[in-house]
Amino acid sequence: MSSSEVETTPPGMVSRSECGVPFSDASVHLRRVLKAHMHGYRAETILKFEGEDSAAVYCVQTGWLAVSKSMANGARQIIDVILPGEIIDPYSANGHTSSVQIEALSYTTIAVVPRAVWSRLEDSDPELRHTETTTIAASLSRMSERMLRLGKGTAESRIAYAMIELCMRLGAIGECNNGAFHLPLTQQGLGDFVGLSAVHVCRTLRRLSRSGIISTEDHMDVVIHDLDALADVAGVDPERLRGEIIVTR
Amino acid sequence: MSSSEVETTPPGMVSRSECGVPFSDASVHLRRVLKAHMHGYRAETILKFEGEDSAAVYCVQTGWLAVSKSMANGARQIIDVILPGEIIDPYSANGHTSSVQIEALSYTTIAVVPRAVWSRLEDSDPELRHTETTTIAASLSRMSERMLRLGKGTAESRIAYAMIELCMRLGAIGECNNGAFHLPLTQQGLGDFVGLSAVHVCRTLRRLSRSGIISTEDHMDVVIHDLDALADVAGVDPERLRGEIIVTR
DNA sequence: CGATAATTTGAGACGTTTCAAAGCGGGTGG
DNA sequence: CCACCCGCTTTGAAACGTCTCAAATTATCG
Repeated sequence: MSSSEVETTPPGMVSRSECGVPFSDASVHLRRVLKAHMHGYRAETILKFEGEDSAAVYCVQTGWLAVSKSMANGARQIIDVILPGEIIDPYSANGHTSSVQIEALSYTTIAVVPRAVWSRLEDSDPELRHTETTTIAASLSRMSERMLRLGKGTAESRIAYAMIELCMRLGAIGECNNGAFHLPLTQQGLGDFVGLSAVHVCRTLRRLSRSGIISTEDHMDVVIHDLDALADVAGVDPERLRGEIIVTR
Repeated sequence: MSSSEVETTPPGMVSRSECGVPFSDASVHLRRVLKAHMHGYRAETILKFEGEDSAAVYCVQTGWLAVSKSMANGARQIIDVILPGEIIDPYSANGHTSSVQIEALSYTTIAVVPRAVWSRLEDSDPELRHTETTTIAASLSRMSERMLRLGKGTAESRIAYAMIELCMRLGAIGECNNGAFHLPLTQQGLGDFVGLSAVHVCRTLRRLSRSGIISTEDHMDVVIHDLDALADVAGVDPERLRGEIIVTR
């Protein structure tokens, strides 16, 4: 995290709130702490390796993060994707090593807050603790949905579900207009997310496209044309899903 | 959860500590609260349905729980398995509905503590909060390992990993002797856990058996004969894995 | 505009599922 | 106590979905 680290947020790059979405109503103190730990990272920067020690909480302000793991042969599975306004604290049972890799999928600005500082913040601000536990609950719910489809779903249902999940999460932060949104992922990357080869992602996307349910252009600009049909393919009830994976404030 | 609920813990059924493993050093007050909410459930009892409201924390004292989700066609995926000494609080982003089903895989005794009571306990006992967050971290780590194999692993690596994970977790509570342990799952159930059909679980188990790595008898009495070979098939480093998924106290 | 990466499509290989039937085992009722 | 039954395991054979390999096409970036 040295050479690719950028010191300051580029001028002009501003998200909807100065400190990220879930912190829009945050205390002055919290805002100040977040601002003091803000960093910018280029796409493809690896912030944390599998097995590495971890002692900081990542509060994403802008950009996408991928949480992933890899097999010995190099095959990568994206365990989760972290969007602006979300928090991730990568540690495991022993309390200090990360069992996952964390990397930037796009240019990203993140408050990297040392865990000691963070827990003091939480002690003084019960709201913040509630925000974090809710964020974790949302993450667990969407991971469960994806696990279900990894284990029992078809290629179509995996992709359909991923599109719905991302569309909903992006919608909550104003980054999805009428079912249109941008994915900073190649088809290979999307395959790593849904457990398919890049080639099969392509075929599946085209099939959904031909049936008029979604369309894609230029490096993953997605438009969902028929949410009901897509939800049907995915096997979800959109409104129930929204309650389970979207944090409202 | 009415007809199959059993009112009292059967006499003579005692785990290694009166209140479950992680609570062996718990305060008198905590022990009393847990005891007051203890219930027994027969195998196959469904404690919570997908989408149902949930307002209690489950502290497992004895027996196994499955956390699962199902597709419209009835196919079930076991998202996680909860063992004695572990805690689960099934809620999602909206704070009150469970996105998963919770069921007993064997006769189980559980303290079902209302969330209001639980959070008061946590406020008065920082140790307890730490125990819960660590439990969640461990759960996330093992879910990540399984997701990786669901997405990118072979049938052999999925089963091998599951055996290692369960062996380690059972070892931590003294329920695995020299690599020998009992799984309260049929091959169908194991298939639901690792994302394979029952038939292919059978074939894979026999292949591992024939190569002398593990053996199985009578409804899932498993013995791991060669942990290194099994870890190799699973693609894990046992000691690193232990640190990531086993909570030590 | 050339070089390089990403997408698209085809064809065949591979691993897993499904369907089917036979064996085993434990529990129940006659 | 035996016979029967039901659920679980085992095995085979064929179908299916996804992956791999390969080549053509299209975008992207310097």
